[in-house]
Amino acid sequence: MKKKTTIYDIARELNITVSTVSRALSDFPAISDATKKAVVEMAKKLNYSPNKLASALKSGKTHIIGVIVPSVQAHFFASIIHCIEDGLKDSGYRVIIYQSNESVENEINGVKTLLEAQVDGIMASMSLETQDVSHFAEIVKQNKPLILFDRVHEDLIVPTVTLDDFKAGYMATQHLIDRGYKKIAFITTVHQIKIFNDRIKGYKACLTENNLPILDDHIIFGGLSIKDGRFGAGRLMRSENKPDAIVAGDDFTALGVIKKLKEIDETPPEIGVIGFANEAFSAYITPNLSTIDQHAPQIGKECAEMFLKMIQQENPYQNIEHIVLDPTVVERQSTSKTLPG
Amino acid sequence: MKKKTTIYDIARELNITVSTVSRALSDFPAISDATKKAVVEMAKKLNYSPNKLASALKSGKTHIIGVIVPSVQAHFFASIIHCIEDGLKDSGYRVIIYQSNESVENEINGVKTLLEAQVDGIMASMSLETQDVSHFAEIVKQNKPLILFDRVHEDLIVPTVTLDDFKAGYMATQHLIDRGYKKIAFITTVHQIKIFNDRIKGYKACLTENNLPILDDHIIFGGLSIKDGRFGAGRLMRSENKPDAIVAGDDFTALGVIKKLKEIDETPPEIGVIGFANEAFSAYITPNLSTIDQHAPQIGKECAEMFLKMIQQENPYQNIEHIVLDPTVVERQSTSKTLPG
DNA sequence: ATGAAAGCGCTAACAC
DNA sequence: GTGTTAGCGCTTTCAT
Repeated sequence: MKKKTTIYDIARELNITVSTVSRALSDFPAISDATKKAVVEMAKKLNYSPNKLASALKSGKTHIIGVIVPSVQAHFFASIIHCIEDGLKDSGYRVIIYQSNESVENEINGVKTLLEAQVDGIMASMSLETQDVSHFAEIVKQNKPLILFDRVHEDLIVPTVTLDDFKAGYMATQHLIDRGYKKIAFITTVHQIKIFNDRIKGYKACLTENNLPILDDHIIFGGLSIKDGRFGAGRLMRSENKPDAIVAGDDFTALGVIKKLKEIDETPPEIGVIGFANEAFSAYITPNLSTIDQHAPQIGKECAEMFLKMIQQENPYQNIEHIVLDPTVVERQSTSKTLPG
Repeated sequence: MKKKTTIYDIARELNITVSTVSRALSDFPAISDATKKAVVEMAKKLNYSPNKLASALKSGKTHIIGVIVPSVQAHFFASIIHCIEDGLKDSGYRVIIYQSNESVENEINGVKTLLEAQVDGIMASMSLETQDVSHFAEIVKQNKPLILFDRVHEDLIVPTVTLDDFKAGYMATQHLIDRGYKKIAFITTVHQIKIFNDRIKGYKACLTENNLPILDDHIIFGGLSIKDGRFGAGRLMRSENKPDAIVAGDDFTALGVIKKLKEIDETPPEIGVIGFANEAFSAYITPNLSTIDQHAPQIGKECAEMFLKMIQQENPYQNIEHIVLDPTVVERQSTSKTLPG
């Protein structure tokens, strides 16, 4: 194992000291151009690559920020990450990604790993399982920037970037009503997550405001996945109060709903279906899926900006902001009852 | 900014030395149980979190391995990553992900970042743009394990995990022939990437073996994306030698092809369409897409195992293996000409 | 069973 | 414009 070149090797070759090398490499004004040039050339010649570990240990800054998401496979999160990277790269920050796969245990592990790796800050969207948030509280205790996005938790007093989920639930429901549907069901997760609760509240508020009844057996608490969508749709269509439209907790669930409906010959838009998140596939399935767009790119952008603000303050938490974005309805075939199919 | 507890704080509180603390924390046999217990308790009390940077600097091992992929949004890569994590976690290795977004520049940056972060090894699948591989050669020069998967490059003498892409191209073509298609076109990337070249070779070999002509204007060199698929399909269907089936470079491209075909009322399986990769959406579009499954989980598993082998050897490259997996045809509606639609 | 001390590679305050 | 030196937090060899 040939060992790596360090600034000591460069210094030795050039008969100067490491401090000069260090300064030359970081383009110090006080270093002569000749020395700089010599150092840079020698560095290239010796194939020098800086050991960021050492400099981070010394300076206390890794310039790495960790992002914890349930899964990168959802286009929504992948897109947010991309925009975080984008918003941060000019400031020299790199992003590393940690997936919780919707498990608290993984999430706890993620926080631990990132903290031990001395990241300069963490951005996270919580797993569906997460109830206790003490692992996240630890980040705040260390006075490191923590920003929560989308799936946030009220116990944590930290900056957040979210969608107005009450409005999202309301809009999805109102859209169905506008399209002529009257018996609207809702499939959501059993987990007590703020954003999902807010959506239900929006759904209920919208029904009430339109003088439609809120029926307990029109609200299915289960999981969010293709499988859960199929299951929920099956249960709803077999019930006494058969709905004529379904709001699904996310686009994956909506996809399951559609598959089930097609199997039992109630192909949308006969039964209206709308999802949340505007996943990549939603425009391509048949019938293509109406959905609530959650503006992932903007969420990412806001997170990046917020982080930059936080590290500039002496105390990152001296000025806690909560950014709330507005959702948008994306209308497609699956809710086009009153339109030509 | 309250500063973090270190092993010095623990040592001071307990009136012992840092070496004892360090040993106690890493469960040295020579340390008395009483001391261990005291140390662990004090660590918890002081909210101690180890600084991996420092230990990595000292030990030269970060226990982090970097994975560079074109994009995590492709289910294929996301799935591989997941299986790499899985295969490595018992050995205490963590994975960090870097996306090249199909750009060499990002890829070069990724290698640099990961190397500077002192990762213990790198696994990569190259961007479509990559021709020159000197940035990867640098990893080998540092004698760090590098494993290439799927999109590999012949100039790099490193272990690889790939699919038999010749066979994949052959199988896709043969499948179409078996289903009664005779004029089979092929859409692929302009970039000179081994796996794509191999697929074309397989396609040509299969045509020849079935006594079918190889037509130049049946092979479209462009990009791989929904848009490119639409474009390629349009061009093929307008040509003199209108094909009756299309092999698309990946499932995204195949999706574009299908969309275009539907628009011009040549809905598959009238024109057969097959893709590569078995993306998550492929089963859900209409008609659902036949594709070549590339066994992502197994690729990930093999990468993890190979890495573990490499680091156990004094020289990681003393025994270079090339693992080649067999593809599988996943038959769905888009190629079901001779079957009930 | 535990302590003393050197050193991983780098930065930066302080000299000259 | 450049050298000297201490130290970031940890591991580890050599003592005791």
